[in-house]
Amino acid sequence: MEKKSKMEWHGRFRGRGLRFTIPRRLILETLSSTIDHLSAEEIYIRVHRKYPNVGLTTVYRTLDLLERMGIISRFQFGDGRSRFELVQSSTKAGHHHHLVCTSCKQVIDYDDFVEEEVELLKKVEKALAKKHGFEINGHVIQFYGVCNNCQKQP
Amino acid sequence: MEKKSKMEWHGRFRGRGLRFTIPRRLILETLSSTIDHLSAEEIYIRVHRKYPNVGLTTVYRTLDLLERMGIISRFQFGDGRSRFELVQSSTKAGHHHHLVCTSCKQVIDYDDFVEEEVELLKKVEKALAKKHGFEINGHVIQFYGVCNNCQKQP
DNA sequence: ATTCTATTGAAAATGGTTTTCATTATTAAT
DNA sequence: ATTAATAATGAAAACCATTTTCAATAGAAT
Ligand SMILES: [Mn+2]
Ligand SMILES: [Mn+2]
Ligand SMILES: [Zn+2]
Ligand SMILES: [Zn+2]
Repeated sequence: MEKKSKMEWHGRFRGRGLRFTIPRRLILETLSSTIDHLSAEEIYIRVHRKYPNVGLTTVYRTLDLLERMGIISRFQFGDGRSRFELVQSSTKAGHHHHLVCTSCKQVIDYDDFVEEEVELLKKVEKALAKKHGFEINGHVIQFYGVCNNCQKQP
Repeated sequence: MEKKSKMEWHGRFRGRGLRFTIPRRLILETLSSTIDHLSAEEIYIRVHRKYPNVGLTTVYRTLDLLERMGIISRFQFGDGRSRFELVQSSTKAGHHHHLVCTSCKQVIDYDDFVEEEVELLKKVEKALAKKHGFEINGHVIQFYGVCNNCQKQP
């Protein structure tokens, strides 16, 4: 699962006239090997541990690029920083939504009822597209609450 | 609709040992008289026009307070600043969700299918509460797309 | 190995928001 | 109306995630 995805990625970059550099590979490997929703700085720290001459600026730039390429998704969970996740990963389910603890900020992926959610979303999208002339290309569904652990704490 | 809500608000503040000051009243009046989702700075500009010695700091502080009091809601639509809306207003519908143009950043309230949405949300909330022990107290549903007008522009 | 230029890292700049602190204004009691 | 207690304010500075600048570096096709 190393060589293969590496070449796949390489191809996607080269296809757009982009270079597949060490920082880009390391950032993709970092996102590939976690189920967490990492911030730019968290990614930077992990990459930096392996390869100390990668800068935070490059992490930001690469994340923007990967988002534009459709390889990662950006989320705002309310802690003031963007968080990122591989669009398709071997370590987590496909289309899913998020459950956020407003106290400890942990984020849980869930896919209970997603099919029903997606079905309803499609219906709403169609209605909104017609009614407002919008061309819809994305949605966000998030639940906020207090996790089991944080409910105990004062 | 002036004197009445003014006294209602006054009571809500005094009930918590808080004072009902001029900046607070002006900010509430500003939010009451628009259907837009204003940013702190936009609110500041409008308040400042009427009453030039109100500071931006106070606007931020007041918005935080009003959110904690449950009088306004805060949203992040992806333009890097928080936007606010009165929870219950005479100028707009009740429970609704949002449609955001990623190009011109306009936000449209919609309530088509909200009942179905809310019904499904309840079901999901219940499942998530049981499965993860979460105490859920809010949700976000947003659609992103390109508005009719922006589709024409290059 | 060479050339072309996309990419990089460091430092500075940006922009929304928060903190600090001395001053002011709201309120309840007088 | 005055007063006293203290919540609230405004200005300036600090904060912090992100972006911009720019000279140096390093992919990749030849
Ligand atoms: Mn996720
Ligand atoms: Mn709204
Ligand atoms: Zn928690
Ligand atoms: Zn638009």
